[in-house]
Amino acid sequence: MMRVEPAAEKPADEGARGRFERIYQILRTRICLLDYEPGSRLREEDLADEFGVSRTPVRRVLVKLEAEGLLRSMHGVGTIVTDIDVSELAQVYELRVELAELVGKLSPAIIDEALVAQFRDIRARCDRLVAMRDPRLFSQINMEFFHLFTTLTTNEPLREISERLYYQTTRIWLKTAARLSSFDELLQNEFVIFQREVADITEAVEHGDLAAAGHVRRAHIAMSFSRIRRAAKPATIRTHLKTQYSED
Amino acid sequence: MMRVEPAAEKPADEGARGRFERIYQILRTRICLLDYEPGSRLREEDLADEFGVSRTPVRRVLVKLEAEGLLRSMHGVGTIVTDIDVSELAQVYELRVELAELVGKLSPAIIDEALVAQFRDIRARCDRLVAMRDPRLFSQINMEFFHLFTTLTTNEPLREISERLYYQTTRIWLKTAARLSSFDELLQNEFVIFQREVADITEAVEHGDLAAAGHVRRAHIAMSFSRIRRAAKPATIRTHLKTQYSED
DNA sequence: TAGGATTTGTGCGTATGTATT
DNA sequence: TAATACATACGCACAAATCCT
Repeated sequence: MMRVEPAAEKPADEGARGRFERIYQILRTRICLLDYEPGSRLREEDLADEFGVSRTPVRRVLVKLEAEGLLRSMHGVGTIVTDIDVSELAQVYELRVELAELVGKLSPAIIDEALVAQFRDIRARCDRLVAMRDPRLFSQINMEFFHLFTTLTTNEPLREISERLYYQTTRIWLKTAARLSSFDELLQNEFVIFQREVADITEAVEHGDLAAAGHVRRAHIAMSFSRIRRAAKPATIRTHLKTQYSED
Repeated sequence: MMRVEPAAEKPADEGARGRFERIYQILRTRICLLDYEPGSRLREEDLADEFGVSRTPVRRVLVKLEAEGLLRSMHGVGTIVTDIDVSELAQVYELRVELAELVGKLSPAIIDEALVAQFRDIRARCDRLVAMRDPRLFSQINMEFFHLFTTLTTNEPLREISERLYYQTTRIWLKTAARLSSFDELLQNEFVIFQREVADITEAVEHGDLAAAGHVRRAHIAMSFSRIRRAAKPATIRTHLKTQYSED
């Protein structure tokens, strides 16, 4: 179909649907970049003021974000950003791992030079970024790479679902990374690992091997969760790094 | 303190959230049972009158249904029930097939007697139903069986997503079945096949073999789509039933 | 325990966009 | 082409629910 991106840069004229999409994207990005931390409250009126509209269109967006599990509105209380515990996170990752592999198997996209160029571009920027150690900037490229990866399949529902699950988990990754910032070597490790993932997948795409790309991605998502899990455990356990997963 | 239990069955008094869920379920069921046919218009005011509320809470529900792809609201035109063409349907089925298998693999539920009893109950009712040839009633049991099948996994995101995709496609199945009602033997065939699927999966569950249940389900979903596809083709092709799937 | 402050939910009139005559 | 009918989108005032003092 080759649908064009809806709202790239149209701040001047936008219909109701365009405005909805714009506000939705902005809020979702803020949630996932921890501008709104899990547990924090979003006041409808504040948002309405900020975007220069009334509460009504804002509420439309909030309903959608709630349907996606990023928010939870409660009468008389407020609209709070959701947080997810490790067991929920495990389920989402368990599924993301499988979906990543499916991206490499179902309805493969045609790989042209333009697509390969996009991968190479991100790879290059990723290499440059690795020295900066900025979790937020890193998260943005991570997000960008995710979107690029999903274009490897033309199965639209698969892309939608992968996107939804990604946005549910990526902020937890960033949250963990932020806690890790005191352990510079661990954070640096995350960056290097991601850099390698991007490199590996880029090369797989260059060879036209989507299945390989899917397998690489799958492995990295699984390992990423494994590291998050380890980082989330109390320090006493983190000391002896032997695999000791008796609980659960 | 004195916190009241939220809501088990309280049609008399219900909070905002309960009312939202109630209206949402009703509308979704109507869409999937073709009470609202694809392409038909839903007037917000009519719905508001029917449920005894103003348009505002109705619009909340419509936004959610639109996010799930069951509706599409257009400014100045109306809110219409979506229809999906064969290529979109193919993508959804392609994914449903994989997810069905995952239900048998990821986070398996513990199989107790109560669960097995539920499968046996549906199986018995299905056997009784097969002689009635009522597409609508059939669709309801089909839906019920789907929900029961998803309880085989405790992976909540997987259940949610399977459910969403199911509701996107089941009405298309029913639509096709309705067109088939003139071909009694074909419709009867659908019933018998489903009866067999329920029997096979029930037996797999009785043996505690969730993987087998997943594989059976996977195969049936794939074959179901194959039949829908054939039924959707012009009659000239339907005459010679040799597998002739040259296009894509 | 009670009451006020705060926030989301609801109702309804109006604005805006679309299709038809 | 213009006017009219009609649907959704929006804005605002008020009701209901929760929290905190």
